[in-house]
Amino acid sequence: MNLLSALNDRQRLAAATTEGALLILAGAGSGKTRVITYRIAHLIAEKDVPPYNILAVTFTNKAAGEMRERVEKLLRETGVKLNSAPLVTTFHSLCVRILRVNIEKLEQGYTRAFTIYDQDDSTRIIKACLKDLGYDDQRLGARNVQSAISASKNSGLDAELYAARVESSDERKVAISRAFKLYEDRLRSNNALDFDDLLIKAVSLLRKDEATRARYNDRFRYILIDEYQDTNALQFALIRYLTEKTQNVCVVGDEDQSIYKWRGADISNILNFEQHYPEANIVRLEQNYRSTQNILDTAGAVVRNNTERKGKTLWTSNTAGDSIRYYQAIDGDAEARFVAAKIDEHLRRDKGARCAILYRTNSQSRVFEEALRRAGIAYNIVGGFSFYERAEVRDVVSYLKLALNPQDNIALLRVINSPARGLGKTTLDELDRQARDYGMSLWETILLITNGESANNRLAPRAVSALKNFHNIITHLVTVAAKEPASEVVKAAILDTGYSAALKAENTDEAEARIENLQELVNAAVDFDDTEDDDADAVSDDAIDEDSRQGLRSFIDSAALSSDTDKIESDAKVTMLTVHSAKGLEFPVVFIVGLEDGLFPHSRSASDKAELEEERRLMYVAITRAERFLYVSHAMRRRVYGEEMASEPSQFLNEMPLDLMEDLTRGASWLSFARNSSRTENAHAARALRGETTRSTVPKTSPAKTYDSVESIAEFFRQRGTSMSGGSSSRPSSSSTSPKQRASSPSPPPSNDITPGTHVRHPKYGRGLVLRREGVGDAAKLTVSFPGYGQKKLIEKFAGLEKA
DNA sequence: GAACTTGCTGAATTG
DNA sequence: CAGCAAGTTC
Repeated sequence: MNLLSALNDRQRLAAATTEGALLILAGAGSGKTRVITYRIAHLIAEKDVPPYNILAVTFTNKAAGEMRERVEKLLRETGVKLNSAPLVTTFHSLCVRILRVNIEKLEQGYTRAFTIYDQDDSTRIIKACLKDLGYDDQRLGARNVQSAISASKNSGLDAELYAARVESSDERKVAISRAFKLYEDRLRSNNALDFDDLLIKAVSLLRKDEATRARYNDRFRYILIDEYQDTNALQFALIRYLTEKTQNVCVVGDEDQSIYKWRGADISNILNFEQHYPEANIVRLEQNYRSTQNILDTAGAVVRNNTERKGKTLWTSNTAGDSIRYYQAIDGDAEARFVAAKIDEHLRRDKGARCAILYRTNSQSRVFEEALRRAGIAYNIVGGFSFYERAEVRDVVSYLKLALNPQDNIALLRVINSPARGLGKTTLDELDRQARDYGMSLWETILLITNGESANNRLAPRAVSALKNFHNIITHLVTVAAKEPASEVVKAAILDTGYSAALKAENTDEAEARIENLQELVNAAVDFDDTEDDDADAVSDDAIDEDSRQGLRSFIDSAALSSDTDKIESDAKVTMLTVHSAKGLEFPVVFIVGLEDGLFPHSRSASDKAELEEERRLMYVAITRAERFLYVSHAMRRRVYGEEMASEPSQFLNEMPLDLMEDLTRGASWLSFARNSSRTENAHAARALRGETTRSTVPKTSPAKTYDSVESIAEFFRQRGTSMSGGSSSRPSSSSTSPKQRASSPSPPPSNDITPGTHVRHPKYGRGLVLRREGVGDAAKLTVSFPGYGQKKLIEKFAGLEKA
C-alpha cells in the first residue's frame, strides 16, 4: 500500500526524496506539516529507517508535540510496530539533551547539573553586574545591555571578541563589554547557561569534540528542520555539524514568513541553501489549501512590495470567498466593541467557527479582553503572564533548582527569604560580603557560617540560626530529590519549605489563587512523571536519552523551555495573540486589528528598509492565517502611555487591493476616500479625511483634530489666542476636552509673560514652544518643547528664558 | 526588617 | 497607565 498517495504531486515528491539535501519552499497553507509528517512516516514504514535515526527540529514545543502525534497516528494507521521513536524536538531542547550528557567535555567548568536561566534570571544577573561595576545610574538600562549581549552572542561574538571590537572612545560599548565579561563569569560560577548559551555551548562542543560529533552524526541519519527561514547562524552551524556525514538534511521554509531577524535569524540560510548544499534538490509547494482566493490575493498584493524575496506564486482552487471586511473605528475601545460584536455574530451563525484576534503588540490585548468579557464571550489569550512566570511558581521552581544545583545564586536569592524567615537585607548583604571574601557561592558560604567555620562572621546569632533553618530546608529537599519522583519533590518544595503555610496564613483571595497555581504545578509534575514512565518503555541505545529520564531535572528543563505558544488550545472559540505567535496557525475567522502607522508597521522599524520589509512579512503572515473571513481594522485615536493620540491608517492597508474590500464603517472612512483617489494620493486623502469624518461622526464631545505635533499645538493656541494660561490640567495634547469647552471654562487671567502657547528662547536649546505651566512665582515650572531636543521641564527662574 | 507610599520613567516581536 | 526603585513609617 502506498502511504504517499494521499499527497499531491509536489508534496509526494518532497516526501519521497529522502536521500541528500532537500529544500522545500512551502508557501503559507501549502500543507507543509503534512509533508513533513508523511516524510517521516515514509522513512520508517517504507524505507525501513529505524526511528531513532530520525531527528526533526521545530521552533516551538507545540509544533514538535503535534508533529510527534501526527506521525504516530499515521504509523498506527499503517500498522507499523515501533520499538523506538523518532526524536521530534526544538533546537533548544535538543541542545539541552546534548549538553546534559556531554557538557563536561567542553572543559569550561560547567557540570551536567547546570541550571538554565531564563530572561528574567539573566536580567537579574545583569542588573547586579551593572551595580557592581558602578553603573547603577539609569543611563545604561539592564534590558538594553541584555539585548546587546544576546545579539552579540547570537552573531558568534563572545565577551572577548566583543571587547576587542569596541573602540575605547565609545563609552557605552566599553561599559557593555565590561558588563558582558562579568555576566559570563557569574553564569559560570553559578553553573548556569542562558538561552543563547544553550545553542552556543552545544555548537562549541560539536566543534571541539570530534568523537561526540561523530556519535551524533551516526545517530541522526535523517534530519528535518522546520521553519528554516527563522534559523540563525548558530542553528545553522549546529545543522552543519550534525549533517557532516550523511548530508541527509531536509529543510522546510518560506522566506516570505521570515519574521525573526531581530532575534538573529538569518534569511540567507534559506536563500543560499543551494550554495551550502550544492547537491540540493528543491521542491516548491505553491498550492494553498487554506484560504479563499480573495485572502490570498490580498496577502500577495502586500508582500509583492518587498524586494528581498525569491518570489513564488501561491494559487488555490478554493472559491473567491467573501470580501475583506474593513472597519475604521473612532478609538481603540470602539474597535474592540466592533470586533466583539462581529465575533458574536459569527459564533451565533456557526458554533464551530474559530476566531482569532491578531495584534502587533501584547499590550493591545487589554481592550479586547474587556470588550469580550463585557459581551460575555469566552476567550483564550496567548502571551503576557505565562504560568511559569508567576512569582509563586518561579519561587517553587527555584527551590527545585536549588536542590539540584546549590551553586545557583539566583535561585538561592529568590527563595532564601520567601516565605519570610528573618533573612532580610542586612543579613544578605553580610552573606554576600563573606561570599566575595571567600570567593565562594552563597550556598558554600552558608555552609561555612552554619558550621561555625567562617573566620570573620559578623552575623548576629539570630541571623545564624535563621540561616541554619534555611540550610536544613534545602538539605531536606536535596534528599527528597535524590530518591523521589518529580511530583513528590514539587510537593516537598511547596509544603516542607513553609511556602504554602505562609500563603494560607495570608488568608486573602490572592493567596488562595496562588495556592491553586501551585496545585497546578503539582499536577503538571504528576503528568510529567506519568509520561516519563511511558517513554521508559521505548528502547534507546544512545547516551542522548539516558540522562533525559532523570525526572526532576527534565521537568525543570521543560519548564524553563516552555513558552506561551505551547499552550494554545487549537479548538478554542476565540483566541487572542500576537502575529508572531500566530505563525503556523490557521483560523476560519481572523481579525487583524490596530492597522495604524507606528503600531503596525511598528514605529521602531519605520526608519530601516529591511525592518519595514520584515513588518510587511509579518503582515503577510497575519493575512494568511485566515481561512474564510478576514477583518482589518484601525482606530483614529488610541491611548498611548495613558494619553489619547491621533493615529494614521497603516500603509499596509493602502497596499491591499481596495476593490476586494467591503467597508463596514458607518459613514465616511479612510477607505471610501482612498477609493476615490489614486493610490499615491491615498495618504493625502487620509489626512484630509481626519478632519471630515470625525466631525461628522462625533459632533460634540470630541474635537475634530487631535493635537499631537508642535505645529498643531501651536495652531491650536493661535486659534484660542494666548488667553489660556496657568491651569496645569489643560494639557493641549489631551483631546478629551473640546476646544469650546476649554475656552469657556474659567481659567485664571495671565499672571506672567510666559504662558502656554508662547514661544521662548533658551540659551542652549534655542527656540521652543511652551506647553504647560505649573506652580506660581519662583517655583513655576514650564514644560517646553524644543525642536530637536524634545520636551524639557524647566524652572522658570533658572532657565534664562526670553520670549521669542 | 517589612510593608507601604511616592515619584519617575519608559513599551516590540520570543525560545 | 504600568512597573520599579528609592524613601518613609511602623
